[in-house]
Amino acid sequence: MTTALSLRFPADFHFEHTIYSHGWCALFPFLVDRASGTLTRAVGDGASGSGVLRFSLPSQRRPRCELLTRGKPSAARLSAFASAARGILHLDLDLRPFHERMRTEPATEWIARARAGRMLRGETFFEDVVKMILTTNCSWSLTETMNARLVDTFGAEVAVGAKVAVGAEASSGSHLFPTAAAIADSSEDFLRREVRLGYRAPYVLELAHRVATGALDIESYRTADLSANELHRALRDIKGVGEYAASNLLKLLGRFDSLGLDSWCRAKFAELHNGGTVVPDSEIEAYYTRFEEWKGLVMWLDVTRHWYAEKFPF
DNA sequence: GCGTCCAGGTCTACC
DNA sequence: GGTAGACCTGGACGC
Repeated sequence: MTTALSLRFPADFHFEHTIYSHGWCALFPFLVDRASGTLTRAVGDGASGSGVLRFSLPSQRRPRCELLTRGKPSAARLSAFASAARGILHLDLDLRPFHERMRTEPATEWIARARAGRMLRGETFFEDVVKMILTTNCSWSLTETMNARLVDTFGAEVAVGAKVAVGAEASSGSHLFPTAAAIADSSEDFLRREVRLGYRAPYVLELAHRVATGALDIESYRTADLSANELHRALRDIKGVGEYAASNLLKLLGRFDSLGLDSWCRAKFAELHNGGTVVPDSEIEAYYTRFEEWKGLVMWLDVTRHWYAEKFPF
């Protein structure tokens, strides 16, 4: 059955600019339908408390949010699904100070006008960390492939009695992102040989073990009253999470004071600001330093500005 | 075909 | 603390 979820959206919310904010919408269990402007994904615990969230236009400011489930969800489950939806769209992030700052310069005024800056997140922070590890040192297409195999192999299937997706996407699109316990129950050899994670396999397995056993309460990072530096240190303590990954994970926690440069950002910065010649990271850092606690977000929006003017690549 | 390079990096050993 | 080298995969490219 389909149930409408009532979510409170911030005044500066923009649906498409959130779901296309970075590559997560192209990674299962997210599914985007560009033609209809719809984002869907399976959420829940893998049992009766599972369903599919469907966000859709017509309104960019207040998109429709529906829940597809096999039976009627209890009030408690509805509340849990609404909470998941809020987390995925990061609705609790207050971007008003950011947009106020962006309006103070002609070069960044477009960001406030576009209501850009909110980033799509996984259902759990565990999902975000695993996906970030899968982006390291490989092409984007390989990230998509590894993630799809991971979801297919370990993600519980969610049946809601309605068609969620068609064609090749139907399978992974109706699976949950794997739990830490499901991955921890595997082996490094299996993750290398079957899921083909390569040298990332021991990193993902160790993370899954730590989370599944309770040794690492990674979900608390989303609400922890820790400084950005403390969170950064905690993230760097995860094997496979280096400077790039930690900084970009901080962005998904609403902390934007580090850049999180990768080769793509460096090349894009060079193209935009230095005639195509790559510059040292220190020069990129200096360029954005005036934006202080927002510099990581300003950098990301600067190098992806053409997406907003032309076409989102996902 | 086949070899090489490298892509949305990170870790470890060594200095 | 700084740096070189190893590390999986798979697509692009040159031959």
